[in-house]
Amino acid sequence: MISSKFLKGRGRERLSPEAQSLLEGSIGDVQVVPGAKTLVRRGEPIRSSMLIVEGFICRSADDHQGQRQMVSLHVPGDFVDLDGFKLRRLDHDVITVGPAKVAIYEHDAIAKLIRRSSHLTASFWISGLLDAAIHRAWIFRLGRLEADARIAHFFCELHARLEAVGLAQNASFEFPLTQPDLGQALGLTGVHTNRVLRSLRERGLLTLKNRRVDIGDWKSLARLGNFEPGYLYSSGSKAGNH
Amino acid sequence: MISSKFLKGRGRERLSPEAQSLLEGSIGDVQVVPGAKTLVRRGEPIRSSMLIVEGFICRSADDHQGQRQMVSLHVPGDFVDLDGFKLRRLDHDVITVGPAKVAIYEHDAIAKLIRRSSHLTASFWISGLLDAAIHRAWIFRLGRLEADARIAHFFCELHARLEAVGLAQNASFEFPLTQPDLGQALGLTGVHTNRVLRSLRERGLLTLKNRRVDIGDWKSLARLGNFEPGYLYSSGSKAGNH
DNA sequence: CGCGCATTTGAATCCCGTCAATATATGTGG
DNA sequence: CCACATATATTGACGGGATTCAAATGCGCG
Repeated sequence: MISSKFLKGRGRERLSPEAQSLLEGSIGDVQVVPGAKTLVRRGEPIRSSMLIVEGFICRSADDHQGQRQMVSLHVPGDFVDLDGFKLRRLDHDVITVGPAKVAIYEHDAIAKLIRRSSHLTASFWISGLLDAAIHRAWIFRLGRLEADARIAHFFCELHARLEAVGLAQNASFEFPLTQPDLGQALGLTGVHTNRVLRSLRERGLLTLKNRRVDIGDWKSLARLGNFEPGYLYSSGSKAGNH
Repeated sequence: MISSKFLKGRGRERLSPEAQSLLEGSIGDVQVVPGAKTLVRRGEPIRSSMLIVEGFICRSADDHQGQRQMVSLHVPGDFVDLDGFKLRRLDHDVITVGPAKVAIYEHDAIAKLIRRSSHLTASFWISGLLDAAIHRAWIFRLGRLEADARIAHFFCELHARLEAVGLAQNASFEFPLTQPDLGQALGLTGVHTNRVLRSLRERGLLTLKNRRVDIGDWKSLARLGNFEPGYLYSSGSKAGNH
């Protein structure tokens, strides 16, 4: 099923079979889009939202000189711009990283779903709350961690989220971002990102090569990155693991 | 009315009189709490949420050495931990800055409100989405801006939000954070925060003194901070003002 | 009045950015 | 299959913004 990954990467919530089939039945269209394509521009009115089926899509804002800051990165199973359903426009751009496949949901269709299923309404609401929790972890990363720890934390999170949707096998997963892209996510320049990646590689913690990440030492990586997965609210993670 | 500021600082949404009175009638308790008090600890199960009536409350996470990163700052009219209603626990601590007055909403009462009013359900949902939008601006600030621009952006946002709830008069407002507190919000040390504040003062942009902010040159401050208020979704702000 | 807290300032250090150059893919057309 | 163009990765040298450590000054409050 096209929509079967929804919320899988997000918390312990699971859809009931009825909700799942309602969701599946409301897909307006499935589109394949090339990489590095801006799907939605900041501020423009939108009338539909996208569920990622395959590929990575990021949201990013830019400063006055056009320098970008990535504010979130989405993977299959994520609703990218569901907030647009309520807010009517976005405060950022939506851009594909590599090629991606998305399921389009017209806002009219979402409105119908909400009227028919309070379970789906709650799921959509929760999806937004988990986005916010991930944003907060992103803030923590940028505000408190140095470059090596930022990278460590970032990949710990991404690994956890990809594993939840079956896209990570034994500490290895596809990662379509270039090093400058990664820098935009972490508040670093591409050059410095490269240097720190080398350091992590030499320390045996992590290897990034040919669009693929291999985690060499998960435990050290999590310690370095101050990573505590509680904020992902997944079924496995304990509450308040200090 | 105690709850009358809800959502005023957040976007163009307004509550209907019926929704407003439902909300007012569901207040479980009103409490006055001292400053610098931890109201909720990360991970602990919660059964109620708080609407701020007076004062500032922040949410913050800490690293392995106990160093704090503030991830959001809330003002009167904000529901601080409404996500706890859905998620049952929080991924961060909730701490008062100065003394504050809060209206407590038991989760049972919120559940009742949601069953009785789809309008309030939508408002609660939107409240979380606007939190997320503010988080994204926070990420942008930390990732792309240097210290002086971070401070500028931060105070531009805060001024806009306080003005929306009637707590800012002609570019001046109460600000109960110390300089180290401000540093925790901006990913800076207290020492450097102090130096940059001096620079902003000397440039005539902003003065912080005796727990009060005076904005000297709003336009320059907004330009320096790359501030574009679209993400606050307030009725006044135009969409996509690049 | 004096204690505690916040603010302010100095000096040395370090992490990261900038500028520049080179190397290594990756892909394309002749 | 090679020549060429483009994108990505890598490395060096230098400068600058922020941290760290330390000390001094101001200020509110009991």
